[in-house]
Amino acid sequence: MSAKVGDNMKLDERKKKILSSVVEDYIESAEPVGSKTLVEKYHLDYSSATIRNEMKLLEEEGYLEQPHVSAGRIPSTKGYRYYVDNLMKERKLSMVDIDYINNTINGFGDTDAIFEQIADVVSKVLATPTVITKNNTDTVENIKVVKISDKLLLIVLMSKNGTVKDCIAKLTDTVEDTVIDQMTSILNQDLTGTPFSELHLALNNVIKKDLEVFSGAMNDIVNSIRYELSKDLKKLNSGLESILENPDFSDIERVKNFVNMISTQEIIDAALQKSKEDKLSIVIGSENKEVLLNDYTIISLDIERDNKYLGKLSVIGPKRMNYAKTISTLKYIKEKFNTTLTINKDKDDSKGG
Amino acid sequence: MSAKVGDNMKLDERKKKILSSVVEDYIESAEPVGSKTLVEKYHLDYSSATIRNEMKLLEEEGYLEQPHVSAGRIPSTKGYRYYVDNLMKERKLSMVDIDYINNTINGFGDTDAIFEQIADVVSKVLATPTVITKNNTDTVENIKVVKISDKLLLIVLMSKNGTVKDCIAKLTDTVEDTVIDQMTSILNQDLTGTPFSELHLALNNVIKKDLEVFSGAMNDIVNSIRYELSKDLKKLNSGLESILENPDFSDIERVKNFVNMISTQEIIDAALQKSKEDKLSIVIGSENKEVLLNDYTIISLDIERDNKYLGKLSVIGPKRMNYAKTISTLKYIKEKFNTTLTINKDKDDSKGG
DNA sequence: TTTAGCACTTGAACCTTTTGAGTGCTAAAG
DNA sequence: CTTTAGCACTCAAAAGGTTCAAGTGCTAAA
Repeated sequence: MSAKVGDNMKLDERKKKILSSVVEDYIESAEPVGSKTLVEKYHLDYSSATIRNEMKLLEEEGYLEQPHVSAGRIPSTKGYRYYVDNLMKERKLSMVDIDYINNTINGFGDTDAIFEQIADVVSKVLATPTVITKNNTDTVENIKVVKISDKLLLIVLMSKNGTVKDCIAKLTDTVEDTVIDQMTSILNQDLTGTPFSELHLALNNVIKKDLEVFSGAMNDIVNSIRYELSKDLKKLNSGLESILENPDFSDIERVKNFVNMISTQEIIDAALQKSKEDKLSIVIGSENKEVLLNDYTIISLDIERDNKYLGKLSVIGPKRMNYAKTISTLKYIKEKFNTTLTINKDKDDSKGG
Repeated sequence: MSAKVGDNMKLDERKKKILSSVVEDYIESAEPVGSKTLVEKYHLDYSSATIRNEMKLLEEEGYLEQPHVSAGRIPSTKGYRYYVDNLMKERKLSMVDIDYINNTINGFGDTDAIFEQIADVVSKVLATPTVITKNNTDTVENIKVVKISDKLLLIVLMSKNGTVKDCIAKLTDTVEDTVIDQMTSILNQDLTGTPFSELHLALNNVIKKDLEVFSGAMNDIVNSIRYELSKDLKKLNSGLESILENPDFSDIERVKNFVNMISTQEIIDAALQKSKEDKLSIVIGSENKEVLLNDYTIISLDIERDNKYLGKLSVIGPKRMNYAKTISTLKYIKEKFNTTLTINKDKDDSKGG
């Protein structure tokens, strides 16, 4: 994440040019890039032998990798990182994309609608496999458990911002009223103050206490909360058709892994927690602690309205993604969204909320 | 669909046994079934040569197919159909499945919630690739178009049952107020009385008139309605992980086709329209007019509440699906849902609606 | 420092061969 | 007339071998 200065700065202009060409060609072609390709396609004024020597050095320093000895080079995580931090040029979006974005984002509606708008745009414009998840940083303020009948409980989660979520838990066995009180207090103890986006993880802790003390009843409650949350956190994986077009996913095993991964809430949660520091965060390949994510890159964007942090919009794709386009697009969308907000606010305040 | 008596009735007991064994083995193994397998695994008291002769006849009559001459047989559409209509035994669900269904379906909530409950159960229990779509038979009663600003229109769709849908259309060009009136009247003319589930198709007709008369403005409106509808008709394709596990989809091309197909609203609409006659309809392989669906089977179930038809729940999977389990499960879920409804109604009427 | 030249490596593509599951037919047995 | 053993035959899939081309690293000369 943080650039190691003494190391990275060693790259001279030629090495930079080579590295950036390798990254860009590989992003485009998905094939390892050889010295000859570089000379011809990127007009480097050296012979292929020279490029080979340089590439070997770049490999020794960890910027490039070689799938096997008679193949070209592909960027390593370190290579991508250096490219993103130092070499990449943000690029103008195409008129088509700009049009599409301008016509879709209008900033009307509640938080959900806004996320849907943005998510829709992102997945349409970035035809590369994309998954959008949103984070809800609103925190749990209070949990009420109301007994409806012997085996039915109504669980009400009240948030700090005033929204209310409720769900019905169906118990496998009846429980005493005192047990319900106990559970309610445990739930409040463990969950109050937790952002909704981290609730999944927090619920794990609650479950640990279940069988010791509550013989399964807590599990029933937690599951119904989970189910309710899942509706809400629903990732809009509309990029699925594009996933399958992408050469990275020509192998069915990788498709399986990817689909399973993005369906696993815990993995996504963990990945997003990591990237909280800045407004646009990029976690490339093995920078991610979660091993299953080591071949993927996550780029996240914070969405705000009226200076209030609404949540996070994340794009997950293969490490070999078009960084320049993805980042430029995300930035443009955010900017557009902010402008639209202001305009709407000025001219039609009643519609804004 | 309707059994041709003179033809189908020719099958004697032995042929029936053989056909049913082929279907069941193929459903289980996804491999063409040979005569030896049948003798050994299904204890048919004849030699493999006899079975071969019978299979040849079954093939000549169109119940079986042979991928190539040195392979076993697989059921044809006609074979599956005969199996489903005459040979298949509905089977008891496993306790696990029954438990899951019983614990999930509670009948609480509005139509959307009910569909989500049922869809969730169906896709979890029928681990075979499953897509659930719901149909909304509520019809359009009236459409209002309100001008918000020069290029923004608010479209309001009122339904016969009293629900209201609205969306905002962003125009590419400004239009005269008289044009808005014209468009409103066209919309009402063409769409009033249309069930929401068929709105997609009906909108096509509206679009045809667009460029002739309205120079694109109608298109903007239709697109925004489409978008609004898509939120609503959202198929819950939670069976995706299982799709990939299924041997039918070991070829990435088939996965692509399948995903594209189920993402195409028109195909699904067309398929579902066909199956309106009975309560549980089954359309197998080439029985479906849409060529893209010829390798798939669609099983649909009508969902009702208080004698009112709420819509249709459909399972789409490869022709080689577990018919017995799918059908038994759908029937059980429906029954369970109806019972739950009655109980809830009796004991807690205020919650039911 | 650069580069031409060359021996070397290796995955991919293309053939060929082998294997084995499964068939259809024939002729004999029941 | 029905059933079955036996056998020649077919063909997809697996296994093995060869060729091809892309790309490398190294050496020696410019």
